[in-house]
Amino acid sequence: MGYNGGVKNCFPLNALKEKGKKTKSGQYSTSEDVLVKLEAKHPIVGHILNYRSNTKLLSTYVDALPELVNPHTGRIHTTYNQAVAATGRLSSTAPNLQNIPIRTERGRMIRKAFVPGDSDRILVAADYSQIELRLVAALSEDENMIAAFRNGEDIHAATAARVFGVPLADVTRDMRSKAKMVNFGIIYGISAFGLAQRLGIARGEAADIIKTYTAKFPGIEAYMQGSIEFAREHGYVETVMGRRRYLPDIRSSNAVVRGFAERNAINAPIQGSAADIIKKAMIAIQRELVEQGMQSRMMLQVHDELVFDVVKSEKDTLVPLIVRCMETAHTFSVPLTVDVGEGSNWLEAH
DNA sequence: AATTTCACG
DNA sequence: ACGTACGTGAAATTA
Repeated sequence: MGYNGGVKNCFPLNALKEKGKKTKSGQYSTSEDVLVKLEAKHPIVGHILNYRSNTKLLSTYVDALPELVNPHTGRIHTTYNQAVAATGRLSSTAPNLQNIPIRTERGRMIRKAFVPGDSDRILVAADYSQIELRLVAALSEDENMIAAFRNGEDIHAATAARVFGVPLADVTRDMRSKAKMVNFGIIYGISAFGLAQRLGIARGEAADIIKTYTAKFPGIEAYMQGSIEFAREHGYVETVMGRRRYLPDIRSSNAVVRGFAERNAINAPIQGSAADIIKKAMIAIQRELVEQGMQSRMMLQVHDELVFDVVKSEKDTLVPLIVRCMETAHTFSVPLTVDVGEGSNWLEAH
């Protein structure tokens, strides 16, 4: 059976859903979010989803990566692009090592295949905890969110407590999960429509949640509006280190086009500042590795995470050094914290 | 060559 | 009334 065509041609999706979602070329969409909603209507849908996730992992990783092992080094080498992502992030190609699976059980089996260079080494992974939301707190100067981070609170639970008006101890899993999606929405430039789709609720209900949120975190609403106004006035937004993203569509008369630019105006300083900060940390760490003549190596960057191939005897010196460089790469009103793990493969190091 | 889908942060 | 969650890259399918 074909990857997509087979499904579409031999199985009438429109029989399951009269108003099936269409792609921009007019075909019925068979994307995951569409199929998940159809799962209860026919037993084949679950099998299709299962087939899709397995073939994805097989073709993109299991079949492809072994072909890319360099015969001289015995390793896979990626290329990091410094000037591709509009926000200032790195991107990774040929192969992309910034999208190695982790979310599913079978995906995690693939991540396990990334191992140290020899038996005298371990992998160390260090990742920033909630760096983008901490940037939101700091850049917006919102007192409530700053307080939550300074107190070391679970930020999604703390958000849920405020939005749903309950004590922190009474926050349920469902409330935390909803609050987490709202927090992501803030980073992405929230809209009632987008949030409603993610939460599977009516847009009016989503609008109410946003209204409550902005009332509890007034600094954040002001900050987001400020980013849009800055973009309108200057035609660009910028990161904490002055990296600009130009937004020519910010004055468009087309509301859809303008909406994209406005969400970019909110998101780019957040995502871009996080990118600036981890890059500064990488420079500081590499300088130390060289100055101290260490044999350990910085291997990978995955946006808010660094992975190192660490000589065991250097670990006790290097791990605190990594944490210090990352946490002090940039200082502002909210502390930056880093989680570190180690193991005999990339999965364990997480 | 363009589109669709899905892997990650 | 309109119709979006932000940023990427790779593989398979479509046309």
